Parts: sequence; C-alpha cells; structure tokens
Amino acid sequence: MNNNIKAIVNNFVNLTEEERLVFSQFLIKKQYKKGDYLLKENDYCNYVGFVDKGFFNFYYLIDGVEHIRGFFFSNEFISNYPCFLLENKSKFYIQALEDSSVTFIHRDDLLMLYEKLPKFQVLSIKIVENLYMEVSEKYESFFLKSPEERYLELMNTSPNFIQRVPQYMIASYLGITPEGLSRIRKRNS
Amino acid sequence: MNNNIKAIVNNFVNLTEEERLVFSQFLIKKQYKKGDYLLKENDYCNYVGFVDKGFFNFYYLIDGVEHIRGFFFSNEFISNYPCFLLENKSKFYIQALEDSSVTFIHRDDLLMLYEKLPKFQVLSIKIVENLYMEVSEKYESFFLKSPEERYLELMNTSPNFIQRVPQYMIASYLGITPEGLSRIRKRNS
DNA sequence: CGTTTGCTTGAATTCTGTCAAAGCAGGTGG
DNA sequence: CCACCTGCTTTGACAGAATTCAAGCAAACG
Repeated sequence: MNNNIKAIVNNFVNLTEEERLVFSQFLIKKQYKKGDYLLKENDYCNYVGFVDKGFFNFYYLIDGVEHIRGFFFSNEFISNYPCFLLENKSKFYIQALEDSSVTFIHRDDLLMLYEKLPKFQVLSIKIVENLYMEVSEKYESFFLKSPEERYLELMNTSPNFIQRVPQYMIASYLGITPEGLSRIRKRNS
Repeated sequence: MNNNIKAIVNNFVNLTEEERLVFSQFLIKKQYKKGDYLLKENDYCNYVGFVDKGFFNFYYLIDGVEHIRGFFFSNEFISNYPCFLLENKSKFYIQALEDSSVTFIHRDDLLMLYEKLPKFQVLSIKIVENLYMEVSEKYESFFLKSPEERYLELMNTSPNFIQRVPQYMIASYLGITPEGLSRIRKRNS
C-alpha cells in the first residue's frame, strides 16, 4: 500500500497490519495524463480515490461554461461524493491538470469492508463529516469576505495553488470573472 | 413516540416496533418559550433534537452582530452538528423564534444505540450526508445567483418562511443588508 | 509565421453597501 | 386613552466594487 494513503487512513482509523492487508487487496492504481478525465458528466461514480501524484479540477458546465468548484491535490481523497453516495449520474467532470496517479477502491468493495471491518464505516463517516465542514467553511467565507479577501486568503493558505493553476480557473473557483481577478491582482502588487 | 419523528426516522431507516420502543426510552421532550435559547455560545452540544412545534434560528455573533446561518422548522432535526460531532464548544446560538417544543436524544444514548441497533449508525450517516448536500446547494446558489434571485427563490420554495421571519433576519440569512432586501422587495412588488 | 489562448486594460453600467433620516408599527407607562 | 419610545422597515444620496463588452498584448503552439 502506498505510504501516504496508509498515513492518511490512519489519521481517521487505526488499522492493524492484517486489516491493512485486507484493505490493500481492493486497491486499484491508475495513471492519468494531463487533460485526461477521471469522471465525466453522466458517468456513475463508483469509486473513491486517493491522489498519489498530480492534481485535478472538479467542475461542471452551464451553457458550455466551466464552473470550477474544487481541486484535488496529492494526498487528498478524490471523488464526486454526493454522486458516489447516492449512486447518481454525475453532473461534474474531474479532469487531470497534470500527469497524475490515483489509488481507487470500488464502492462494492468498500461496502464489503464495512461488514468485515466495521472500522471502515467510521472512516466513511469521518470523510463525509470532513466534507461537510469544508463546504461549511467555504460557504462561510462567501458571507464574511469580499472576492479580494477570498483571493488573498487563498494566496496565503495555498501559494502553490496559485502557481500551478491558471488564473481563469482560480477566478471561476472564487466565483468572479477573470477580468475581476486580474484587477484584484493589480491592486495587490 | 411522537408520530412525526417516527415518520421522519422511518424515512432514513426502517425500525421494528421493538426497536422503536428501545429508541423512545431515550427521548426527552422540552418546551421553549419565544426568545429562549436551546444553545448558547460556548455551550457543549450533547444532544440532537427534532422540532415538534415552533421554530428556531441558528446564528453567531461577530462584533455583536448576528450572522444567521439557518433556521430549524417543525419536523426537522435540530443541533449544531459540527459541534455535536466533534464535542467542541459551540460558536453558535440557537434561539426559539416562537413557543416551541423539541424531542432530544443525548449523544451517549445515541452512541449506545449504535451498538445495540447498528441501523442507527446508518441514520447518523444519512443525516450528515443530508447536511452536506444542503450546504453544498446553498454554496452553489451563491455562485450562480444574485441576492435578488436568492430571495425570489426563497419566496417560491418556502413562502411560509417569509411570513414568519422578520426581514432583517432573512437579510442576514441571505447575506445582504436589510436596506438591500427592502429594495429587492420593492422592485418585485 | 499566423493562430490560439490567457492575461490585462479601459469605459460604461449596474448592483450593493453605507450612512443618514424618516415612517410606521406595537407596546408601555402616565 | 393618549403620548412616547423602541424596534423594524423604507427611502434617498453617494461611493465602491464587480460585471460586461471590447480591444490590445504576449507567450505558446502548430
């Protein structure tokens, strides 16, 4: 098993060596080249992944326009969760922005693990709880902060973000126009 | 057991008559008068509730200013979940806006039920999943919609909302000023 | 090279916030 | 019963910030 995923899973639940072995039986590793899709609109999302290398963006289209709602970087879980949970068709695309590699587990195997190793149920709960906290924070920042403040915050908390992601994507992610972001950057330089 | 809570819980998991009996042993009913607090800042939130009657608002203070983030109406679960889950002190207040009554279960009892009746774990997961979906939708509406559109949407989806909640609270909930909301209302009348 | 893509810049417009003031209840006390 | 106070809503004037539309520019790519 990948060392990172081991560490991350251990963040949530402690596994014995034996449990880890059972777990790793079900893991599938895949490679993506820049531009490849991990998920497309109308796909079913039957996997949860863990980004070993590279990164992805998470967006959907309205009238042909990309609306970016997130990015998945290395050492983060990757999936369209609502879609994974409800077994719906995805509205979102997940696309590699660099050459990337991801370790997956299939929903069926995960559900099976729930029965064999109840601990994994806890893992699952914690992941959703984390997602909930994360969206809540982002939601909050829309209330309390201007686009400019949100941009500056992003700069401070994830400078690597800014370097690797094109500006028009950051703008979309922040909910502003590329022109608007350009002016914000000008003001703060 | 209250009929509504029975129906709602059955929405998530099916309980036998026996399981319902076990469940109802742990339920505690409380009454609130308008203005009473169900939760205050720095309280621990050890209960999940279900609103039988009346309704509540959910807000926190920044420099003495109320920032309303939600309302709990009858037949909805009520709690500060992040706080309940993480056993943190609450940043939020929950206050009755009308005379209300709520049925509670204590965290310890709920955890105990998880062991006795694993179904309840599923109930718990579903509740968090629902919360996650809900915030995600509200988050989304900030991207795609203007304050005016958000207000009109709220009007359409929950007209009773508008009638019972003072405008300055709706404004806070929508993330705009009371003056702004007043003008929106004028434009659309 | 010429084209495409992404970033910048300008001008006009629109929407919201802020500040200040006035109107309009509903409730209290004299 | 009336006058007053208080809290909520409305209105006006103004400033600020973002959007939109349009154009220019630079780097990347075929």
